[in-house]
This record gives sequence, C-alpha cells and structure tokens, in this order.
Amino acid sequence: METNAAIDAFAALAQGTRMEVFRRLVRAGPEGLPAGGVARALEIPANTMSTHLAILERAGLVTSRREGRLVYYAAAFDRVRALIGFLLEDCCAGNPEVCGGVAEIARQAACCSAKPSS
Amino acid sequence: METNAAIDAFAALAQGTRMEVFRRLVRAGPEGLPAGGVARALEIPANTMSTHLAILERAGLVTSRREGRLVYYAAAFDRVRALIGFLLEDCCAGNPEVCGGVAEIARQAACCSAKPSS
DNA sequence: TCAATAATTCCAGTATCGTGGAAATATGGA
DNA sequence: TCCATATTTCCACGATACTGGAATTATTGA
Repeated sequence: METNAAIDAFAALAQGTRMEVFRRLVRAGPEGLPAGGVARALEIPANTMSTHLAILERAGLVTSRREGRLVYYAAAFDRVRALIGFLLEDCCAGNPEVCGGVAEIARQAACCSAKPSS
Repeated sequence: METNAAIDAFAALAQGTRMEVFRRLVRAGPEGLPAGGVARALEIPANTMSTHLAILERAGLVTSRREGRLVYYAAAFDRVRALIGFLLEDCCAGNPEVCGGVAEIARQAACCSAKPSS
C-alpha cells in the first residue's frame, strides 16, 4: 500500500462520525447498508452523511453500489487488511524484535482462530 | 484500545510530515532520535517539528526523554500494536470470514518470521 | 554568571475540514 | 408524464489544522 493511500485512509478514520459509520458498515458485512439507513441510525442529515461516505469511499475503505433507489455502502475489507499490512511493515521494518505480538493478536482474534498455524 | 485513542492515533498519522517523522523514528529503534536531528533531516523548522512531535506524543505513538540538551523521541511500538489490534477487532467483529489473511500478513512480515507457530 | 545550543511555547496568517440548508439529480411507481 | 423517495452536489459559515517567526525555557560549558 502506498503511503498516500494509507494517509488518506487514516484521515478518513480520524473523525468520530466516519469512524462510527465505518464500524456499522463493518458489522453489516459485505452486503452493506443504504446511505439513508446509516444517516437515520446516526441521526445525521443525509447530505452530511453523503459527504462522509464519499470521503470513506475516496479513501478506498468502502465501496458503493446502487440498488434501485438505494445506494448501498459496504466496508472494503481487503483495504483494511492492506492498511494493517502497511502498519505492520512500517512497524517491523528494521525492528524485528518489537513486533512479535502482532501475529498472536491476529491469531487470537475470534475471526482468525479458525486458521491454525499450518 | 479506546475509540478516541484510535482516532487520535489515526489523525496523528494522517499527515505527510508526521507520517515521515514516525517512519524515521520507527527505523531508529527504541533509542529514538533527537528532535533537532529529525527537523534537520526533513528540513523543517524546529518549532514546526516540535508541534508535530507533540501531536504524535499526545496520540501515544511516540515517547520522549531528555538527555542533556537533547530530547529524544522514540516510536511507541506497543501503541502501534494496539492500533493494529483495534483495526483487527473492528474488522473482524462479526465478519470472521473476511479477516483470514491478517495472521498470515503478520507471520510473513520479516520481523515475525522468527516466531514459529508454537 | 554569561554565552551558546536545543527545544518549546506563543501567536498569527492561511488553508482545509465538518456541517447542513437549498437545489439538483437519479430511480421507481402511479 | 408526474410525483415521491433517495442521494448527491452546491454553497457558505464556523471551527480546526498547518506553518513558521519571535520570544521563552532548559541545559551545558566557560
């Protein structure tokens, strides 16, 4: 992942409303949620929500697809993985000894426990 | 890691100069670098650098210690790990299937290859 | 104590961001 | 075609961020 892409992603997540939106989209899974639904859930005007969603999308953290009158936004999980990879490599480069715990964190996360060490 | 702490960390990294500073500190290792050295290396005025370093420190991403006339800043590797953990848990929560690759990323990273699966 | 060096704080100018009202642009149904 | 609904775009206001000059605060050595 390129540095500028990572910076854009960090900037997108460095804002309370967008962080909350992103968390909801993550929890909604690959099918995502319609823009209006998120706006109503967070009690935020539709245009403001549209702006935030556009920022998340420009940062690559979410994708959108139109379904009839609704526009569904969904978390781009691969981009989150890429972002974690960026942090990992940035963290580990030249400092092997200080990053030992990350693989364990990943393995302990509920989602990854299904993947044994091989 | 609390959400607000993560937001502060993202905001701190969502800025070109600070990202570059942080990378240099990461590469410098636990002993860190003096503020002036980083400022000179990046050709940035000392006061501006001081502001950026303070933001990184408030975000918990770096620590500082005075050594004589110099103030050394060092990357807070445990906080980076916590940040990755935040992303992991936020990403994985409710979506086990989409996070499978993270443990592998961590394991493949040069720094973590020393740690076999146990 | 005084001078030199390192770093921070104070302050102001400019730029960018977050917000939401109003208008414009899809889309589907009658 | 016309209307209702969903979303986006346009625009402007206030708040916050980035930057660096000047002054201030440590710290060391003479």
